[in-house]
Amino acid sequence: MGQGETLAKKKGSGDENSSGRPQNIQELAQIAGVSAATVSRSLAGTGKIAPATRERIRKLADELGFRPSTMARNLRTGRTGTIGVIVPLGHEKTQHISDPFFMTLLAHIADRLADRGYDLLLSRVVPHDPEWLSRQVDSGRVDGMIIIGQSNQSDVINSVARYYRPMVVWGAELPGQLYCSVGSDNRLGGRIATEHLLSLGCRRLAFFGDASVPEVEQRLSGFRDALREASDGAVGATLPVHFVPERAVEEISGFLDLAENLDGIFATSDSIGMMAIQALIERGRSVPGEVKVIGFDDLDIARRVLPPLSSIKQDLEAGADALVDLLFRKIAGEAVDSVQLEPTLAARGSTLSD
Amino acid sequence: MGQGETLAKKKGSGDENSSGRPQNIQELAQIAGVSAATVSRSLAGTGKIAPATRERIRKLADELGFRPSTMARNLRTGRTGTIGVIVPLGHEKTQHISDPFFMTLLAHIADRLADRGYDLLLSRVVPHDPEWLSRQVDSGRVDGMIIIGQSNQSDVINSVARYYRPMVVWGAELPGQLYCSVGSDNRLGGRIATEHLLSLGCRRLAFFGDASVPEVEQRLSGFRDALREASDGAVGATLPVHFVPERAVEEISGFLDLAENLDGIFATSDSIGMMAIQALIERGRSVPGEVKVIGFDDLDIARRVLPPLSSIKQDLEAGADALVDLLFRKIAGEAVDSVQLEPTLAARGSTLSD
DNA sequence: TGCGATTCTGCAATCGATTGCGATCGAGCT
DNA sequence: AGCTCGATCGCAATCGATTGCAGAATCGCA
Repeated sequence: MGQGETLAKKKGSGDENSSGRPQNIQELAQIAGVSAATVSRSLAGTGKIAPATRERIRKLADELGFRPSTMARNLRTGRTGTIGVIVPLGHEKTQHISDPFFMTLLAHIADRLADRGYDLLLSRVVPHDPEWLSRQVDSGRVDGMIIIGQSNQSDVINSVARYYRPMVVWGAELPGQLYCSVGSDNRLGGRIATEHLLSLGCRRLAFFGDASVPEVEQRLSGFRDALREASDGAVGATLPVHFVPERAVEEISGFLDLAENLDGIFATSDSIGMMAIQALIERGRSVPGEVKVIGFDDLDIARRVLPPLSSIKQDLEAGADALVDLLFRKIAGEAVDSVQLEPTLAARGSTLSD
Repeated sequence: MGQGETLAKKKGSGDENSSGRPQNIQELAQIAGVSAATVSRSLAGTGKIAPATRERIRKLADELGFRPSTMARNLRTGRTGTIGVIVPLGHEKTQHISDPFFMTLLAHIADRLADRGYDLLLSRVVPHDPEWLSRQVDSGRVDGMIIIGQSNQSDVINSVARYYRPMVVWGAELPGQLYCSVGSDNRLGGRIATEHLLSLGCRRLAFFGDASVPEVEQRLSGFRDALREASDGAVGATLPVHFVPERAVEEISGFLDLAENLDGIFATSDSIGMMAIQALIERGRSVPGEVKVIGFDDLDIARRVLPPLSSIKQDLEAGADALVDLLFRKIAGEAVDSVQLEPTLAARGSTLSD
C-alpha cells in the first residue's frame, strides 16, 4: 500500500475526510457511485456520457467544491495552459522589473493571455549562467515562452530556438536570429526623433542611451543617419546613460554641466528623457526654449508630465497583441515571420514652443 | 502498450530519439545503465548514493541536456515552487493590470519571490462569479497565494480563507476578516495628507476618489477626521473619481469647472493627482499657487513630474517584503498577524511654494 | 422473442518522477 | 573460510487525471 503516505496533502484527519471534500477524482467517483473515468469525462465534457449522469456528477462536484488537480491533468495531457514570460537582465545586473517599460508591456501581455484563458508564469532572471533559458523551457511547466528583450543574450536564445519552437521575443530584429521577434523599427524611430529635432532648428544634439543594448544601438544608428544627411553643420554627441535611475541621474547631470550650448536631446527612453528635463530645469535651462527634449517609448507618463514629453511612440498594446498572436500560431505549428512595428512621432510640449 | 501514444511530446522521431536527448528519467537511466531511482536520487541529491555514481549521472545529464519534468515532480511531491498572484478587478471591470500601482507592487513581489527561488503565476481576473478565487486555489498549481487588493470581494476571500491557509492579501484591514493582510494605515494617511493641506492654509478642499474601494474609503475617513478637528471653517467636498483614466479626466474636468475657489485637492492616487494638476493648469489655475495638490502612493512618477507631486508614501517595497515574508511563514505553518505600514508625507512642489 | 446496433461505463495503462523497503555486494572481523 | 554489517542500488507503488478498448446495458426492428 501507500509508501508515499508521508507526502502530499491529507487535508482531512485520518478516517475519510472531515469536511467531506473529495481530494481526488477517485473519491468523487466513489461518492457518486461511478468510476473515475466517468467523472473525468463528465467534468471535462469529453467522450460519450449520458446527459443525466453528466449533470448529476457536475452538480455533485459543484456542491462538494471539488476541482480536479490541474497538475495531474497537465502531466497526462502534456499541456499546461500557461505561458512563461521571462525578462533577462543581462546588461544591468541591478535593474528591476519595476522599470515602467517592462511593466507596461508585461501588463498588456497579461491581459492578452487572460483573454485566451492562459496564465502567465513570470520569471525574472539575471543570466549569470547560460542555462537560464533552457532551464525554464525544459521544466515542462509552460506551453510557450515570451522573452522580453534579448539584452545581450541573443546567442543563448538562438541556441534554444534551435530545438524549442514555441518562443517569441520582444526586441530588436538582429541579423541571423533563429527566433521570431516583435519590435519597433528602432532605426527608423531614431531617425524620426532626430529629424524632428533638426526640423525645429536644433544643431547641437546629444543622444542619451547605452548602445550596448541592441535596441538602443539601432536607435543610435538612426540618429547618426539623420545627422549625416542633414549635412548642415549639425553635430551630435553620445552619452551612454544606464537604465538604473540612480546612476542615470548622476551621468546626465555631469554631462549637462559640461555641454553648455546643447540645444536638443534625444533620450532612448521616456524615463531618461524626464530625468534630462528635470536636470535641465534645475540648471535654469528652459525646455523647450533653450533645449528641446524627445524621449522614446511614449509611455503613459510621457503625456502626464509638465512639459509633456515628446516621444517616439511604440505601440506596446499592438506589440503585446502581436507577441501573443505569433506565439499561439507557433504553438499551432504555423511558420511565422518576425513583426516590425512602425514607430510614430508624438510631438508635445518638450519640443514644441506652442 | 501505449494508449496514450497520441499524446505528449515525442520530440524525437520514432525509433529512439534522434537528437539523443533523453525525454525522461527512464531513458537517462537506461543510457547510464542504472535505475530511474538512482538517477532521481543523484540529480536531487537525496538518499544515499555513491559519490562517484552521482557525479557520473550528473555529468551525463548535463551533457545530454536533460532536465527532469517539473510537473511530474510536483505531482508526486505535492509542492510546486510557485506562488500565485491574483488581481481581482471587481470595482472597475475595465481597469487593467497596467495600472502603475499594481505593476509596481507586482514587480517588487516578483523580485522578492525570485530571491527565494519561487516563480510567480499571475492571474488577472474579473470576478464575475464567486468561484474566481477557489478555482485558482484548488487548481493545485501553487504553494500559496497573494491577492492584490480586496476590491469588493472580501466575502469571497473570507470564505476561501476558511479552508485555505497559505494566502495573504494586500489592502485595507477590514473588521472581521479571516485572512491576514498587509497594507498602509489608510486612515492615518488620509489624515496626514489633509493636515498638510490645512497647515499650508488651504480651507476649501476636495477629495478625489471612489469610496466604494475599501482603501479609499479609509482615506476619506482620515480626510473627514482632519477636517472636523480643524474646526476653523475649512470645508471639504468629495468627488468619486474612477480609476480608469478616460473617465477620470472627464470627471475631474467637469468638477473643476464648477468648483471655482477650490484651494486644495487630496487625490487618492498619484495618477489622479497628476490628472488634477494637468486639468488645473489647462484652466489657467496655478499649482501650487492657487491650488495645492497632494496624491497618494508616492510612486516613482510622482517625483518625476513637474511640479513634483506631493504624496503620501506607501512603501511598496516594504509591503512586498512583508507580503512574501508572511506568506512563507504561513506556509511553514506559523500563525501570523496582519501588518500595517506607516504612511509618510512626501512634500514636494505641488504643495510647497519653494 | 431474438439478435445486431448503439450508447454508456468501466478497466487498466499511462504521463514522469519520487521514495520506502528489500536485495545485493563487498569489506572487515573472528 | 564463514559470517555479519553497512553502503548502494533497484523494485514497485504512488501522486491524480486521462483515454483506448472492451464489456454491459438498452433499444430497435423483424
